[in-house]
Amino acid sequence: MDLVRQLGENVRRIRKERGISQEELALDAGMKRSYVSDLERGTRNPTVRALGRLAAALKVPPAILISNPSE
Amino acid sequence: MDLVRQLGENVRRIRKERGISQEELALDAGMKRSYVSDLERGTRNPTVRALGRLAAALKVPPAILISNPSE
DNA sequence: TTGTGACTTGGAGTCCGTG
DNA sequence: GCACGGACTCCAAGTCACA
Repeated sequence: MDLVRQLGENVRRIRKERGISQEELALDAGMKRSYVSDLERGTRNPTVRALGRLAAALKVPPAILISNPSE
Repeated sequence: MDLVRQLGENVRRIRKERGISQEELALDAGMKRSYVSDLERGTRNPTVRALGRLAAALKVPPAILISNPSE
């Protein structure tokens, strides 16, 4: 499983847990909604700074987003 | 402390622990030595794929590289 | 052995839209 | 509310020479 897809799955899972839409997450992270959509589907390879903004918006440590949740 | 600098510090620390040069690390990660130098100094904002190659070369989980080691 | 400036190319990230 | 696309802009990727 590649890191980009891992990230996408984690973002989607945590976002759902928060009960917010892609649009709200995008707003909090200072990104475009279409970009968040791409990230969740694993079709984009973001920078670590983008990863950091995403983690902050989801209120989790950045490392969580590229970890395997089943561990 | 921003994530990019955190990453740089972690890479340098772990590389030193391995007792290898930037050149050797660069070779293992499929990068140029000057790029590794930039990363360690926190002057580059790499993508998560680059982060993944780095983690593999250092033989650590990717999440480690953007974690705070003092935790 | 490492830091750094300069450079080209490719892709990150934006902005417009569609069903 | 989300997937997906086209056309952009600009920064990261990737490389080199030199200190």
